[in-house]
Amino acid sequence: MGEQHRTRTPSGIELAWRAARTRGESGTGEARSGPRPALSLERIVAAAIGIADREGLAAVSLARVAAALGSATTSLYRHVRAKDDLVVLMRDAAAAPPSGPPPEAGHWRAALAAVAWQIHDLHRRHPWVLSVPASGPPSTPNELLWGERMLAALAHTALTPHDQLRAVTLIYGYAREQARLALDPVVAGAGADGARDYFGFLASVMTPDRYPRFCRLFADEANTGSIGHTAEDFQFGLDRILAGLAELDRDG
Amino acid sequence: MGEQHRTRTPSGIELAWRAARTRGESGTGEARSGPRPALSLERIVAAAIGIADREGLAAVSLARVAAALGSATTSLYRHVRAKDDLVVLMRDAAAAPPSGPPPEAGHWRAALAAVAWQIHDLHRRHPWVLSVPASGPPSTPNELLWGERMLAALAHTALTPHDQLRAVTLIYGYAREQARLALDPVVAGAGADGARDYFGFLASVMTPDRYPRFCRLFADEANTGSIGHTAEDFQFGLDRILAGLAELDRDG
DNA sequence: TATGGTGGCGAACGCCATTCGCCATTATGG
DNA sequence: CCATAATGGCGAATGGCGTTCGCCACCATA
Repeated sequence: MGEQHRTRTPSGIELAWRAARTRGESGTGEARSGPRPALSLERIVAAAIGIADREGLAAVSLARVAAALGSATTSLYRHVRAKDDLVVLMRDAAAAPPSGPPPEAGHWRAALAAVAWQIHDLHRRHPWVLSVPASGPPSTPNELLWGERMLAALAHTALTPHDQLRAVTLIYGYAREQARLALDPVVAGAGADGARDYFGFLASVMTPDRYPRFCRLFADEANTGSIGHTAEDFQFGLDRILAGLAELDRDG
Repeated sequence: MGEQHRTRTPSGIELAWRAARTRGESGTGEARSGPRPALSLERIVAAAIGIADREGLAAVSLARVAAALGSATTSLYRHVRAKDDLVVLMRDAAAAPPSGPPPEAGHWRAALAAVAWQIHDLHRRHPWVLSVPASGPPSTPNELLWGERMLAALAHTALTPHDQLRAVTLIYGYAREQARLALDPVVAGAGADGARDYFGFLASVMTPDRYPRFCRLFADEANTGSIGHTAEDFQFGLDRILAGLAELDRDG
């Protein structure tokens, strides 16, 4: 006792890294006293993710998670210091480990695009990740694995190491933000006709005096139909970013 | 009674547009019966933003807002259907109306960059906006004012109307996401040395077997120091995006 | 067999968003 | 000038939440 914590890093992130380290040594754990644990971090996180996938992050309460596991609410606090810790663990687990080995093959541009798409798909599979309030840069083991892959691709460019880091956050952020846009096109439920309602509502409420360009755009039906939730929409921004990086690669 | 709402748009956004329309006709309101209102939407939203600016979005409870206004908690429900409505109103108010008239002057690229910086600064002034859980594309009057300005700049390019829309969301999302990265460099409080702690912690926990590129990068002190919260970091991604758009402008 | 750390849990606390019904206030129509 | 009806503020109450505390059963170790 009496020893102060050296780092002031939020405990959830530390927990995630400790769990990732423990995951490697499968059965090598030393025998611990006390009753055989009925709960485990993995089981808790898995249950929480199950609820979040089905009903959204708002539905994830410690009571709900405990109920899903058949234990008491307060038992969770033996494995997690606070709910925020659990959310960080959930984020990390949702940033699933990429299935195969690093793609490596192909041009750096294609490799980056592939990773961007994977990150994008990941957020579409677990949309609640985007509901986690402001969480800063990627910090958990699995999140940084994506960064590592992008760095591998960027090593084939002339970008400085510093710029490589910036490119990583640029692409990661783009994939994330674009998934967020696709998430809730104002109308909560439906997908395709959700966008219809979105544009319909906006067109009905934007006046030409204040929003002349928007109104002119919406006058043409062809422009009202998608707002960032089609594959082409995602590819558009991705191509712009990659083109910008390519220019930097050429001109130094 | 009995009439169904035609649009399923979340009421908070509708409220924001109605309030924006009412804001124009200052004293023209028809006389309404009932006691003279002590509260108003503007006062409520202003009080809520004050709390959020000072203590973060988590500190904004209806009780706190009511206390700041000297009224009872339940009185707020006369002006707002639910807390979510209030949050949308707050978002819109925080997306402050740009001070002067549209810049208009200069190259389209410079104009876009100026708007991007303004959006970025806005989110740094009201960081809690980034804590609002997944809110979809810009939808409120003030948010779309920024889009309108960007469209004005993009009108000087050869981009198709559809691509102009995509470029708007691309830049808006970038400014937003970059502000989010700068928000919480893992360590909650400090700014400059917060990044130090961030890199220090990561370097202490990433192993060369799984994160070889990161480890090699962090071996050079020059690369550990900023992660997206300096002006140069923001400009980097912005320049990549604008270069990508310029290429599209040239090559069609 | 004693020991001491461990994990599950019941009870309780304070905060939250939200609903309901009561009441004072006020413009309007007669 | 009065009756009406709509309006806005508020007290009381409800159910859910995260979190703390203390008790107790468990079990490897000495």
